[in-house]
Amino acid sequence: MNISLSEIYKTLLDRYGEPRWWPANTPYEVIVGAILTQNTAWSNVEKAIAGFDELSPEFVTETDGAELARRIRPAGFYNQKAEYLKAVTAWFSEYDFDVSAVRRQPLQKVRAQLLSTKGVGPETADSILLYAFGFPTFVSDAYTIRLCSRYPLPAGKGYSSVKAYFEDNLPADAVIFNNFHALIVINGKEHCRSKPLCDSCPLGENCRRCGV
DNA sequence: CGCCAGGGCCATA
DNA sequence: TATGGCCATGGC
Repeated sequence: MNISLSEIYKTLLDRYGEPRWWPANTPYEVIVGAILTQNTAWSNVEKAIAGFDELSPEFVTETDGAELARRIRPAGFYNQKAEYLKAVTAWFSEYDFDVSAVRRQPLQKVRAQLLSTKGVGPETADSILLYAFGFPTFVSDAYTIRLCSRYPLPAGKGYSSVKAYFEDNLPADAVIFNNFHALIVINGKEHCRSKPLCDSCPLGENCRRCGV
């Protein structure tokens, strides 16, 4: 049977409530988390972030690259990610680390700037845009693509087509994009590949994965 | 022990 | 444009 994105969204909202998501205390911590979580379990990102007395753009700017790599070691790929943190922080410095200054810019302009930053690909860029700055851009990721293939939803294959599918079938609302992607991740953690079957699927009979 | 995690870069064809 | 190797840790 077919199911609309709105129905999935309502079902997830009903099950988990409004996440008001991204596990970070400040917009800059969202940026750091978006880099550190690349192909990495969030539990490792938490360990890395806990290694900072103060996680500020000033600290990352002033800290030596090798020292930075040592601090983020639990997140893995630490040499690359230290370089990436330097690069994205250098981008943010062009706005004097002023969140509202970034928000005054056009979404596509900021997105292009982020995509030209070393270490920032489509998912990281959209995560930063949406969760650090509140731009109405949808974040596609491994959980989102997995969800689409389970139903299946006609969302295409690549990152941009899946992103476009959600944006074309939902209101262009940053709050909805925030909650929906968050719910997909939260739900996905209960349906990840290592746990293909579940006792009580939040999506009920519509979940192909559970085969209910 | 091997597989996996909220990717992205780069070389190659 | 489309693969494939590479990056690295910690949990299970």
